[in-house]
This record gives sequence, C-alpha cells and structure tokens, in this order.
Amino acid sequence: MRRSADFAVTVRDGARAGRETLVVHLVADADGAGRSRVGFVVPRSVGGAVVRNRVRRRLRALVTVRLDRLGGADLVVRALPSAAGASSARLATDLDSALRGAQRHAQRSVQRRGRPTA
RNA sequence: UGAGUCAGUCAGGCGGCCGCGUCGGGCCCACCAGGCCCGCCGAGGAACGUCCGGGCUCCGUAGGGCAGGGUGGUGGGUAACACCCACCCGGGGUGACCCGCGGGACAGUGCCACAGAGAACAGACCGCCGACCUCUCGGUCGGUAAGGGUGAAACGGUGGUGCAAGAGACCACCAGCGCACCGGGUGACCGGUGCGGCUAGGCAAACCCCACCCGGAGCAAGGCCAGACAGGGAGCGUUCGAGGGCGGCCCGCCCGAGUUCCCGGGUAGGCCGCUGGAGGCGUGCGGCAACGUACGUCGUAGAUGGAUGGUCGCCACCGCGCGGGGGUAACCGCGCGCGGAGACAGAACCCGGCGUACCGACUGGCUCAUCCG
Repeated sequence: MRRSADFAVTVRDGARAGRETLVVHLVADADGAGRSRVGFVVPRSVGGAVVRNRVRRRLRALVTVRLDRLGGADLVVRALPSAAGASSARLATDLDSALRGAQRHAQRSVQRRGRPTA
C-alpha cells in the first residue's frame, strides 16, 4: 500500500483489533479474488529511526508469510510503543491474535453491507 | 613490568532457510500497467545534531550609505570557514604533553555584590607617635600608614638612611610600567643596554571603539508533463503610476498593469534535478607540519508509506567452575560445562569542518618510575 488515501480509508473503515504491541485495520475483499495490499504505520512514539526500522522490518517479515490468509484484503498494521522492546515471537503472537479478531469483525461487516467502495 | 600521554585502525566473522530496492539482460503479456527468472551493486564513524563554510538552483547582477550579523595573538594551508598546521604569549604538569571567546580599559560611558574603616584622583576600625585634660580607668585634637584585621583584589618587595612615630620622603638591588637605542625573527614577539617618574586594579561573554568579512532564499531550490475547479464581493491603481526586484531603512537604478484582502471551490499524481566529487588509495618530489604537486591505480547506495532485512546455527570475546599439563613460584596454554556482553545509531541534493552519542578490541610513537644487562 503506497497511497496516503488508501491508508486513510483502511484505518477509517476497516475492522479494528488491538493487542499490547500493535493494532490491525482490515478491509476484507468480498469475493476474495483481489490482490492483498499491506501497509505499516510505525509512529515516532515507538522510538528513533533505527528502532522504527527494525519494528517495521520484523512486522513485514511476519506478514509476508501470512499473506495467503488475507484473501485479498487490505491491511494496515499500526505499531504501538511497547513494540519497540518486543521479540519477534511476541509480535507474531499479537499479530495472529489481532488478525483473527479483525477477520471476525470484517466478516460480519461484509455480510451486513458488502465491501465498502474505496 | 607498572603508570601516563598523544596519534591511528576497526565497529565481530562464516553459513543454512525465507525475503527487499535501483540498474542491466531475458521471457510472459502487450490496453498503460504488471508479473517471473538471471546478474551487478546496496548505510555510518558518527549516516546524527543542523552550529559554521562552500558547490548547485532560483530571485530582472544584488551600486552607495546607515542599521544588523560574524570573526579577533602572528605566519601559513584551503574553494571557503568560526576549521587545520606551525609558532608566540599566559596558565597547569617531574615529564611526554595539555588548557586558553588571546584586539583595545590614557576615546568615552558604565559596573565591581558580600565582608570591610576604606573599592578607584580611596581610606583610618585596632594599633603606633605627639600635645592637652584627668587621682586612675581613660578622653579630646593632631600626625602616620610600617604592623593587625576584611576581601578575589587594599596604590610594589627586601635591606638601609631618616623620623616624635612613620612613609619612595631618600638610597641600593629586584619586580612591574613607559620611552629611546642595539641585536635576532617574515611576524606575533624575544634578548640586552640606558633613561624616566615613583606604582598606574579588574570587567569589553557591559555599552562601545578599531580592523577585516557578509545580497536573499533554499532540492518542499528549480524545471517539465498530466489532471481538477466556479465564481462572487470590496480596496488601491494604469505615464498625477498601485505593486514589485529589496529580507530593516534611505538614496539611486530597474520592471511595471495589474495587485491586495474576504467568502466559496479545486488539486496535492508522475518525470527530471539524483549522484564522478575541492573523490579514495599507493609511490616520488617540495614543505617542520597542515597541505600542495606529478604519476599510477580504484571507481558502481540513490529509496519516496521510503529498499539495504527476518530467523536459526557455529566460531571468535569476557567472567566463573571442574579436569589435566608446564613452571620453584607468581602465572601461562589446552579441554569441557555454565553464565554474560555485543554500544551509539539509519543515507534523503552533494562536499569540507565543528559539536554531540558510544559496549569495546587492536596498533604505533613518546614520557615518568622500578628492576636486569
């Protein structure tokens, strides 16, 4: 994901699920055929440039191996300050848990009104 | 061997699995897009802070003056600097060496807290000396600044002459100040001789004065392409000139028919700039050095929701324990096990500096102390 507008739409309209180290925003693809787009938000409150780079790279590596689970959905992963000191294993646990929660919300949302037009 | 000082280098290494970006090539698809494979390359000594100096770009080439800002021993280096080198002066250290926002306090103005009697053409609390008064304790007037006390600093130091007591009042030497001459040095300055008066405080990171330097804004500079929208109102103006170049002002010069404000509406996409530059390394020559120069050689980060990684293992580093070996001993290798540390920090137009952060490892020069020859 590389447009500011796409980030804004996903964060505003997507299903949200938060854990201690991160928050995910998910907009599910109704037919599951599209190509998934993923963005990361690592704010300055997480740390300096080096710390934020490491957090983003770890999250990207974790999301890459989970792409097949997204089913064409748009995803934004927002890191929280506690992510700076967290291990990759910890980030993986939080990511999996949050993804499950967000996908549950998104399914209900899709059933109710269909996928929002971006 | 120990302690110290200066300079420099490095910023863990290797491998497995899974990945990312630019560029080049190939293939698929060609509606632009996009996808797959291969290859090259892919963060730092500070990439950081953005404190100086430049390159580069634009502002109709930016002239004079004022204001403002900066620099401040001398000589050199440099594209330039507030940087670097050498030297001078002052201070610290036994020493190697280190530290210094280091022009001017007789151009002027101003300030010097507290303590103290007195703090800048100073001053007299205690004390010392003389005269007078008084039975005595002591008091009054005058002289004095050697001694005491206060202070960061009290108008020279030592010895003598002198005196009622004293004092550069006078003398000798010393220190300091000023002037002249001689010698050395490109210079800051240093050394020497003579004379003078007889002592003259500090702060300029207070205003200020002197010398020299400075046009402004910055890659969100600047340029190109694509695309969107909707206008309305008010003010000042068109050789009697609004407004602008011109950041603060004045003079001067130039451009000049639009421009300023309010309400409302639209867009924030792509490409170029974009990395070869005062470049690194080696050798020779010049120079005490900074540096310069000639030749040779090496050249490859360019992202834009922002690549340069994620994860696991082994080795290397440090500490402790055990085993065993060498050695008189201190101690030194070897093997195994456990534990620990791996810092500071991420390019965003590019260079030269400065400043700041940082677990540590290593190399070399020099100094001091001790021991041996």
